[in-house]
Amino acid sequence: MKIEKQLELLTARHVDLFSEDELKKKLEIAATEGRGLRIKYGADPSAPDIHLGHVVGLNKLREFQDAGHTVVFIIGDFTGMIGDPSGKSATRPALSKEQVRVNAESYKKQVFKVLDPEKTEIRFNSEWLGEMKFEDVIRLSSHVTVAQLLARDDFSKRYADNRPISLVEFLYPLVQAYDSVMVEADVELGGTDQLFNLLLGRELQKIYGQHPQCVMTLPLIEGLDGVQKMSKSLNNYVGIDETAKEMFGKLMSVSDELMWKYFHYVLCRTPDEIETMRAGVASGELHPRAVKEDLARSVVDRFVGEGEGAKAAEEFARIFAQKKLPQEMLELALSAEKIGLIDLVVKAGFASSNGEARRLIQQGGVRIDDEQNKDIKAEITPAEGMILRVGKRKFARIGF
RNA sequence: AGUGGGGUACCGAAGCGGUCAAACGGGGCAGACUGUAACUCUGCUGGCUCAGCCUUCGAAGGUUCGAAUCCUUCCCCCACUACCA
Repeated sequence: MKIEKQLELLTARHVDLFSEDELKKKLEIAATEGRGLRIKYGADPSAPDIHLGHVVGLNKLREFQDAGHTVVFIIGDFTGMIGDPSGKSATRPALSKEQVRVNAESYKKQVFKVLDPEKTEIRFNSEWLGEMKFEDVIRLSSHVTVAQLLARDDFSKRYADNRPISLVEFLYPLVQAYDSVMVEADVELGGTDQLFNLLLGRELQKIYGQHPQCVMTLPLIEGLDGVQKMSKSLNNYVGIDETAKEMFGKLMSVSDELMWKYFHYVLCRTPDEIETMRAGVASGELHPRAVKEDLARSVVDRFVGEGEGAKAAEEFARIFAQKKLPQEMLELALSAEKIGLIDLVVKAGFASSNGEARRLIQQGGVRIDDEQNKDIKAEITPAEGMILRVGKRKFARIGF
């Protein structure tokens, strides 16, 4: 692929890039030497749930791979002990070797839905960090000043507000930067929140006599609520390992405005394509619902499997537009004896306590065979094929 | 080590002797509405054998007819000062 063309492709959708000239130079050198660049990407080991927010970065990595470069995917099993210094909890318990291995397998399975395994090098940073002696840590620390670290927004704010910053958190960017040295990264990719850490990698590489890596950041996309960044802890994410049904439903609940972002960053639709759709919606030619369905369907097709999107769309229409029953639902085995409605709801796992079940019933959220039942004292005589529904989304078919 | 501030339900945060299962906000759940699991509106949001009872406000004791609220001891967090290096 021609350099110009590559550059155009590779720089799409980025936020920061240090710098385009450097990247160009690196591409040229790599081309003349007949090798690919090493693209570093770090991942947190404790949350092996890849979601659409990660996909933004993974898409970019894939583009690098398609242009002939190698992705070095680092699982931060060692840094995981420190905890991400994003202001929340400081240290976490170290993961056991076994746990790391399990997580890594789960990572691979998910990540390779986007990345090309042939061009991916998976590394654990405990490989080199676990070997370090305290002496080495001191030497490493000597390269960076407190003032440099305080330049990081998050740190300086917390310092100014008298909020604690653990020393170990200071070490985090340093360690991440050291990873770049160890894998000899040519380019490092990350979310915009990683900018500081990525740039520190450049500094450290220089100190260690390497060519500094290019740094590219990609946006953090908002989660389902449309406000906060997509993240597991906020539970506003769409995981790429979820069922078609869940994925589809979640995407359909995204606001009309946010869906364009998902088209762009998750599905890599070009600004032109998106502009066309937007215009269609604006003129009334296209129904926003149809556009969103296209989004949901495409995402499901991509991560669950070709054709799954259409199925999920059908199912969704059945349940929410036509108010019919889903094709598959939980089977609840009971005996033929009478059972209290409250017990039934709890037994199906739709309420975690009798109190909650009682509330659901009183609020009209419980239906038997599509008939609302608000009587908390009701006794039900189970019948084969009887349908229990709680809320909009929970269904169970009773059997024996 | 000293001084000061603080530990309340999923989270943030009020309450500072009874009317406290504990205001308010966020989150979650349900209902109505909807193209939508969006928005908005309404309600609910400790447990139970549910018009009653039981367990909760860092922990343990105590004062009191009665404690989240007062006292004692202890544990933990934070800031500042000192000390050590």
